Amino acid sequence: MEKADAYKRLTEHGIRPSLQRLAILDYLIKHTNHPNVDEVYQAMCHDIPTLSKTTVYNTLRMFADNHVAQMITIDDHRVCYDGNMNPHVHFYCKNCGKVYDLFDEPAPALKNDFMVDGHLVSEEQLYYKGICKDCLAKDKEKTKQRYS
Amino acid sequence: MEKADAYKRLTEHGIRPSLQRLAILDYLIKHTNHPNVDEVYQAMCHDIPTLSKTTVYNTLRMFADNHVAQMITIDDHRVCYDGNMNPHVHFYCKNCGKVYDLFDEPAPALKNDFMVDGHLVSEEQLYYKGICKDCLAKDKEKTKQRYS
DNA sequence: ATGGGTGCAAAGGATTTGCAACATT
DNA sequence: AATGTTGCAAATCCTTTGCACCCAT
Repeated sequence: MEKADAYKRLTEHGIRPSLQRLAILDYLIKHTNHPNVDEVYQAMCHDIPTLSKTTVYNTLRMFADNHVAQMITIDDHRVCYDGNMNPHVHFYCKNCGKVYDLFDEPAPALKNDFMVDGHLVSEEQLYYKGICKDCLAKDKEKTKQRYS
Repeated sequence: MEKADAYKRLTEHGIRPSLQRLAILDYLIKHTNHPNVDEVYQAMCHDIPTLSKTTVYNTLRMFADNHVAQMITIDDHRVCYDGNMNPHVHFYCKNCGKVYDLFDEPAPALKNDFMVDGHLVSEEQLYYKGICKDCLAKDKEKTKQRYS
């Protein structure tokens, strides 16, 4: 069924499933490559010609606020999003900027909010940084480079 | 001894200890409140009147690249820095934006680079998000509010 | 004199905001 | 009608870049 998951997730979180919201969340669920705002916009503006980037910005932020999607802020230049809400680790390549999922690594699994030092914790994220598989392979072809 | 730690850390990482670099790293080591670029600049421009924000930007980024300081990208609006290189967890308050250190939480302790799924991992970070102690207290005084 | 370091001004670019048009109940 | 949603254009503001000057070796 088309966009059933997205529809369900929106309504379960008390968010009205407008055309745009449904399409954006559906895209996020079906594309696990951690797209940023522009990538989501570019991919969808063909199907929804009236779509504005503002709506994508606002919608994705709203999704993150309502735990419908994850906002990923590893890259200091741009924010990206992840529709997979199951606990998993992210790997960020300092060379090409891609974000990978690491499902086999021990990830923080937050069931309920909890207290630490008097603070109320409602989200946890663990990420690794380094040089990804592809970039390592490309570098072997060329001469040696140095990484910080 | 003044700025001895900063001096040692710079030279050990092969970075020339210029006046600005020494002062910025010394500030970072002595101020553990995770300042952003502007806060570092504002705090130091009195002592070093010629200091430019560009230098602060470039220097802090260079510190992060060389593992002399940590770049923290939890807040999607601005990057901040941490001079404490010992493993510890960060807590980010979604209400006031402050970043706290959590030393008693189990933190990823990276000794050496390692491989995961073919990727070379050289950094790890774990952080929590929620509402901090202070903001919780302030809210109790007022009427109830909702948090995502 | 030579290379690295600094700083100013300008450019770049991601993200947000104000507000009017629109849809939906 | 009333309320929530969308989208355009403009504004904001963090960050980087180009380039000239300066300092130290």
